[in-house]
Amino acid sequence: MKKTHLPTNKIMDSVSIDCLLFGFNDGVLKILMIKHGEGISKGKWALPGGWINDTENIDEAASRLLYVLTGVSDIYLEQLRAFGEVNRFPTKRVITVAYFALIKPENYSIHPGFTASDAKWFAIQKVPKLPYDHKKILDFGVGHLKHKVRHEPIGFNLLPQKFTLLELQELYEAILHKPLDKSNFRRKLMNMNLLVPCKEKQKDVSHRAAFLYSFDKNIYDKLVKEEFNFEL
Amino acid sequence: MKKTHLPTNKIMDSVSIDCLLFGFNDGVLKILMIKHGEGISKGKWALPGGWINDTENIDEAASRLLYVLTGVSDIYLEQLRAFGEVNRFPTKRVITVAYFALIKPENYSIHPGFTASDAKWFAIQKVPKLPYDHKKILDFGVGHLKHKVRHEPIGFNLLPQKFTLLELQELYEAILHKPLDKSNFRRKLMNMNLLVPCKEKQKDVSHRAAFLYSFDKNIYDKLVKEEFNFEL
DNA sequence: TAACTAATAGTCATTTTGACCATAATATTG
DNA sequence: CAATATTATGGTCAAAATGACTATTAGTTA
Repeated sequence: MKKTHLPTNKIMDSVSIDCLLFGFNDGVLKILMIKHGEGISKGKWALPGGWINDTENIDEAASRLLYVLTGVSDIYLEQLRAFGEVNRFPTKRVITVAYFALIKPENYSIHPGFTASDAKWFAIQKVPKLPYDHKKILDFGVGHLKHKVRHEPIGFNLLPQKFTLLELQELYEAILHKPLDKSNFRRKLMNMNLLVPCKEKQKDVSHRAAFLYSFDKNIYDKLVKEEFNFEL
Repeated sequence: MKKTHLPTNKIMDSVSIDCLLFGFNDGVLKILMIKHGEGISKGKWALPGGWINDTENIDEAASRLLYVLTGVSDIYLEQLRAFGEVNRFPTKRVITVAYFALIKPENYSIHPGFTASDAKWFAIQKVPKLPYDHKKILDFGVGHLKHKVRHEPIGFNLLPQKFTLLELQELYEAILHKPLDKSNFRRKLMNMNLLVPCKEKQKDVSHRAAFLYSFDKNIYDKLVKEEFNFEL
């Protein structure tokens, strides 16, 4: 046998990874799905996922799979939880570890690859029928997002680097699924002293341009040390 | 081969379960550990855990393992998350799914069994050196408890059915690790209209007896439907 | 009966919230 | 250019919640 520097790629065959990649676009919360190009679910839309290599921890596996399947990398990614119903996978017993990722779609282009023949954003409300327990995973992830976005400043990962207060508000309205008072929302955010004002305004809008702000993790961390509690 | 109604007990050999069982006693937050009676960690204190049967989902496995190892059943139990570092287990690649349980120690007696030769409560601050990544799991669980106890009414699972407001306050002080103002704590709780007053007072105390209260999940659920948000 | 301990009730200034209203700055239209 | 539209931004105000206290009450124990 020829020696190689490639990894042996032995995989764990009873544990998989599935990723929820959320994006926010045109005021709508979206989820990225891939179309299976091979295997038992060929042709079906499903969450990007796959098997864990023996040489990588599960976080690395999630990150790698997301990259090879969709082309995105270097994004907010955290574990959600494991799903382990006995018959969740048709051919054998497989437990899956679900991950939760957030990106600003306009900063990335999606390149389906590996076992994915296609990849596409779907509005959360318009997701097609999904195989396995992917619907359950998705619902759990949406609930997690709704909850977490109110207690931790993760929503910024769904917005461009620089954003207006209205864009931020619309993001929250879309996720929480309810209207918020503009003035009160502004006041709350501004009193946090969390957002960094960019000495810059939005452009190409057909009305008065709003100031742009950005989120700085360092500032947030510093505030947290001083007992600050992000709540919306 | 003789037919039997016993399960075949084929197990998944690359996924395990580990449980964090929290208790609250004498004003101190505690965690239950078992002493391994066999295997590679024989004689060591570790989190109760083990392997998943092919016929049970992971929640059932956690519940069963907790029962056979410690004798406790029918308690608050939820999944925490999976831990999957490549070398977290010494002899082969094993991913573990950690669970999080809460009980009132005085309602249960602990009976070590199965692969556990002993079981004991340890104050969180006085946990012995643990094998594998159990320390990491424990720390994660304590953080989870601290966070969750402030946003959801799960703390009651650590108290007796009927408790006084001071007992509840002391629980929160122990978990959050900071003193709370008695009067303000009372006011906050009472204004929630969440606690059910028992027409009964505590007994055998060497001072004025306090009224007892209990927590009713149904009332909480009803309040949640009306936009109520548990926050402490 | 005095001293002690914890329960329970209340005060009060400050902060936060929710529901508004007003004005300012651009852009587009007629 | 004036009128109109649209969103930004800044304020008001009463109500509610919070944090830091003080006071009183009920029962125990020395």
